[in-house]
Amino acid sequence: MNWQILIEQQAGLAHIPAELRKQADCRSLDRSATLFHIGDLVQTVFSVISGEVRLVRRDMSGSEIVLQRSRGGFFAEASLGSARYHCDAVATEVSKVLCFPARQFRAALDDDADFRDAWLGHLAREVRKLRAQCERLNLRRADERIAHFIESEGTDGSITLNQPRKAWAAELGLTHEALYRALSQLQRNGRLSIQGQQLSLKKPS
Amino acid sequence: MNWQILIEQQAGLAHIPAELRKQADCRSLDRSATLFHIGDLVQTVFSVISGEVRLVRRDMSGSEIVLQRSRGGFFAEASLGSARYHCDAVATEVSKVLCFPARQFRAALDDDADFRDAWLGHLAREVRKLRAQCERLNLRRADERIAHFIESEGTDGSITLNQPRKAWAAELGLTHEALYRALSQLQRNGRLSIQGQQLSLKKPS
DNA sequence: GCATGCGTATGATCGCGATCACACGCCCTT
DNA sequence: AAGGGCGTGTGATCGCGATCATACGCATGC
Repeated sequence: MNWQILIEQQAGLAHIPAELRKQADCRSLDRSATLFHIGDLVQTVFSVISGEVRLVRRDMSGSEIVLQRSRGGFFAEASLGSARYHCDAVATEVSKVLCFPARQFRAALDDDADFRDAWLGHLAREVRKLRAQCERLNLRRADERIAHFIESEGTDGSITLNQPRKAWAAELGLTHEALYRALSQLQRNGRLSIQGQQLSLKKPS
Repeated sequence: MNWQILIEQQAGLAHIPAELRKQADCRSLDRSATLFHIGDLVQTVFSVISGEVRLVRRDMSGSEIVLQRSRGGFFAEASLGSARYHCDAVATEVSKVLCFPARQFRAALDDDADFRDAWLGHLAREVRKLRAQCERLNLRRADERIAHFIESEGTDGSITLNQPRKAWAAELGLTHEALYRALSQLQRNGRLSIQGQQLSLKKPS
């Protein structure tokens, strides 16, 4: 297990204490493999390294309810608080998942103050980010969501995208077509300047 | 300060240790009063008792970017991790806010293991809930959002609403008109039964 | 060389939800 | 009793984004 490389991919793993690292296990999942089932005992904490894993439930008509999609980072963290899972976890593509034994994870949180602070910070940042995303998704128009994203995730009205536009569109709750159109219209109106992955909102002159 | 009543209103306050309770201060806010400004030192942890408080930033064109709306519960928790605020907090109506000194709050988290567990649980549940809400808001159709809400927040395809429909519509990212129409169509199709505040999804026969 | 897949990008059409308008019942205050 | 405010509904219209279609550039693989 090369933690150097893992930490480069995911900064959040940096604070995992050495003790706990030794207990970690990296599992490979095939497409549509199941990580855990509803009702299973919570014995593991997961972090998605690559691919995509979803938390899903089936509703009365048999269709899928997606509770969470993860393409990287800790996953189903909330389950640490409960004894059994309330949903299934399924990989939607070939994926790699880091697995920590839940007992030792909890113990490390109790014993290691640094790790605990890092974990509290992780959860708090996650909450902040998700709250902002919910506010963003409640905006109706595409250009409003774009402006909100740049203002809340960037600095001083500028941001450098770290993902393809298509993925960004999905994060904004838009189709890629709607995103492209809104971007070019914002450019035409002079409200936005685009240089590659660098987007900057402009003051209305 | 009557903690009995406060805890009834907000279960999350139950785990606050006695020591910290003594330090709490309840502040009343007028409409559009400011709780803190961008750049202020983080010296307080807030919980909204009544009314509504928003975290906002102003963008380049001067319009408001809402990062979070809170109508109850802890507020700007993520700021505990940083030294200064990155946004303003403004009351949108007459409100009451519980204020804890941040130093003592942090100290209590370090010293009191029960409080810490409760706080970790609180953050984790919040993350779970927000992730589900983001997934829900990414659904396009009103009936899909309704079904997703009932399945993810209720039990066995049933839920009892604890808020008026209008507020529910806002939480679903819909206008109340769209919600009413979707509800009556789901009823007509036999996919949903409604008795007052009790909603139940039905198996397609 | 060619085929395949994917991100990027733009045009045309359609459908759903937003918006505007209106009505009713209920609670509260005066 | 009168009036206002608010939640609850329903009807009509409109606009924006979804959807379908198409095209191009650029990788990768055979």
